[in-house]
Amino acid sequence: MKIAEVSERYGISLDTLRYYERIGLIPPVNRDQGGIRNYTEIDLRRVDFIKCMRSAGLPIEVLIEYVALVQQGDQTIDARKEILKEQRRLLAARMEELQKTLDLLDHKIDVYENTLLTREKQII
Amino acid sequence: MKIAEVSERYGISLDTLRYYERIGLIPPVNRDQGGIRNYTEIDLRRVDFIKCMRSAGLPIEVLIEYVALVQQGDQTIDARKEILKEQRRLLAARMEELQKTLDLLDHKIDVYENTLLTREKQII
DNA sequence: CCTTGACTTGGAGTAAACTCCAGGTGATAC
DNA sequence: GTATCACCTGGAGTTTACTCCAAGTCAAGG
Repeated sequence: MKIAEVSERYGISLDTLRYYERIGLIPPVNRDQGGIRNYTEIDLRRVDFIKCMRSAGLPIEVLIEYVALVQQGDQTIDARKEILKEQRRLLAARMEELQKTLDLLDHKIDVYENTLLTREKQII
Repeated sequence: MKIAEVSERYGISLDTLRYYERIGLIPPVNRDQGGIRNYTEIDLRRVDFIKCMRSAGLPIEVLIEYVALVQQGDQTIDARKEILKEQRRLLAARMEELQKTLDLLDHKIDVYENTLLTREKQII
């Protein structure tokens, strides 16, 4: 699959896909005769994984390290697992933060709704 | 309260507190005779609100707009409420994304754990 | 009186993650 | 056979949100 279709499918710009490969976030994609990238199923799964991790804000640097370890084979499994566990921990913490903010937003919206109600009552 | 204590209490750097004020994210804080900022209870509540919103990633630009509307008084309540509702919606969507990533991380960690188990069995 | 320390300002610098651009190639359409 | 189009590269530019810096002011301590 060519880069344009990958970009389309995952909603990632051409530039970003090439950038990810350039910095080692995605291992080099094989090329056809003319040097054009030809994404395999495996490449697509890698793109999807990175997209998911990035969408949650995992830092590129951490993901590069993880991807590099994957390339090095089975003896890095422990290290990889530790990276994932640490990121999982950070992510859970961030979700708690977001939940607090969501609660505060809900509270504030509620206050505004009641303000409006009060105004309406005054009008009627 | 002086800026250093505010910084300490909320874990926001001096530079950031002054920056927030400079860009209108926090309304101007009153100064004592020598031009030194003296944060009131209200200022502190504003700092806390901004800290909470920023911790969830609400863009500074949106918050500046919101704060500006608050300064303009009650006729902007509808507009403010709409901003909060929109940001609430975006935040809830982002939390769903994070949940997906969390699930994927849990799944991957689980796979790694099982890999280790398998290896241990082979050893024993 | 002078030093120290916390504060002030405007402006420049930085980090992360893209995003854009100029110049080039190679296959297909007319 | 030439124009178009999608692709390529290396490198520069952009955005967001800070973060740092130099130069200056002011109050308190020795």
